Amino acid sequence: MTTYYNEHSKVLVSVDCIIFGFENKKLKLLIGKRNMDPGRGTWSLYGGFVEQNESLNDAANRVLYQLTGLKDIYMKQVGAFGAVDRDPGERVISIAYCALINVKDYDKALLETHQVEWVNIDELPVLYSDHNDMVKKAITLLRRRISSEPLSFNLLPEMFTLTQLQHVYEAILGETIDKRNFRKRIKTVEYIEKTDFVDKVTSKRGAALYRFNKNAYLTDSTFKL
Amino acid sequence: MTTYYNEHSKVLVSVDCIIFGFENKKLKLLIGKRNMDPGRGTWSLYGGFVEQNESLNDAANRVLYQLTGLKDIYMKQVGAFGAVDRDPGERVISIAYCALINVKDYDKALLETHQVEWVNIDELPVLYSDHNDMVKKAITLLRRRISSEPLSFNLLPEMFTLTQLQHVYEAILGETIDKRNFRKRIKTVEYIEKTDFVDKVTSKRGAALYRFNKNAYLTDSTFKL
DNA sequence: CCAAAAGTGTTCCGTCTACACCCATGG
DNA sequence: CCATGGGTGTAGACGGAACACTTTTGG
Repeated sequence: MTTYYNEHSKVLVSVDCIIFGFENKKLKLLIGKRNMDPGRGTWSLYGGFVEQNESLNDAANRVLYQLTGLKDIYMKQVGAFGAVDRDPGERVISIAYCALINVKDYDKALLETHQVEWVNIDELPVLYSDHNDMVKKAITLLRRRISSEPLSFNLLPEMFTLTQLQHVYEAILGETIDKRNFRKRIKTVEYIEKTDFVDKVTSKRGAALYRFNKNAYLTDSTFKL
Repeated sequence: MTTYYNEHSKVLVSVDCIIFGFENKKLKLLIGKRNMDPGRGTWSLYGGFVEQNESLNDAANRVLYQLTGLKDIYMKQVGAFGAVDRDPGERVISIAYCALINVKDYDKALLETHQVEWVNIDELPVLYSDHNDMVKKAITLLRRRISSEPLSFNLLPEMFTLTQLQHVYEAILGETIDKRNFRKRIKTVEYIEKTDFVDKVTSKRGAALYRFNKNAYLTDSTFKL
């Protein structure tokens, strides 16, 4: 087992956050231009170093909080990236994390403060270092998970219309879905509850608002969509 | 973006290998008793530290090679484990890797040399640190991937009988499979080729030996089982 | 009154599942 | 000759995919 401790080189470890949002039928990513060297001015994920007294998950949540002011966000590890020369400055191993947030919860003023923007995932620029790989892997994971885990609700407000929900699926899967089939499936899912509220913003007729009942899901957590 | 370099604490990074093998209808794991402190004597995965000049993948392959003498082995990252106190000695972040090897390729003498053993995955002891979590995650990934990637062949010799292949699936999925349905599906997969060889070891009648045609798979890599 | 989005069922087809018996051979 | 593992087909259930029209209402 492991040769131990003494004389093994330590390295910098960072976390990078792949922050997905959804707006206007599009899946978006929150990225910014680096304001430091190396790579100043290139598009990049938002990240930070892992400190001695915090776990990887804590570090990811901290970084996300710094950027968004949000806590208790859906977040999953995407993987560790550790090519020797991945960072042009110094050896840095980075753990990528994927977060799903509701764009409406995001304080627009912070876009200015942190110099970040929402960019459509199908219009992503070249990103710093291996960040494009991180994003690619995150999207792959997202696609795989969306049909076995109730992820989509994290990208929407607490109440949403079925059309919005469908748009989330379409954006993540990158394909259109038949409306009737989609709604038929939704009806079989007990913990997607119809509320008495009606959304009149996007349609003249008005669309029923639904809600994800987390408790119902937790007691019978067989997800399938 | 990332506050940079100066004055960020570096940490030890290790890789731990979850080495699966298959024998006697059982999925097995190669584990050993730690021969160093802390945790001397407790069961543990085989691991090692990541050095300055090697990538994570390189480190994982090196550690695997040290233990097994095998190269070009199927290997996937399972994830990064980074609880602050996960290692009782010092702060160590560890990246878990999962490898699939054919037990027959493994030199039995190395079991002695490295003090490791094959243990059935359903009879695993308590492992050092968070290694049980790593194994659990690896098995979950394995189960998910086995039906969308041709993993199973890595656990078998180059030629194998359909019964052996079925046993691999049963061991990984943890459930029995109907023989006729299984063979029916296999027949639809072009790159699982019947050879002219016959295995007379496990049955008196003799069983046809099959082979995974990697090239055929690579040209038409739509896997589904 | 019309444009725009909401809402709603049926049929067909392919896939998965359940299920039982004969074959070949070494000992 | 018999115990052991190898090998084979069919029918019914189920789930996914294709597909078009009516409703409501704000402007």
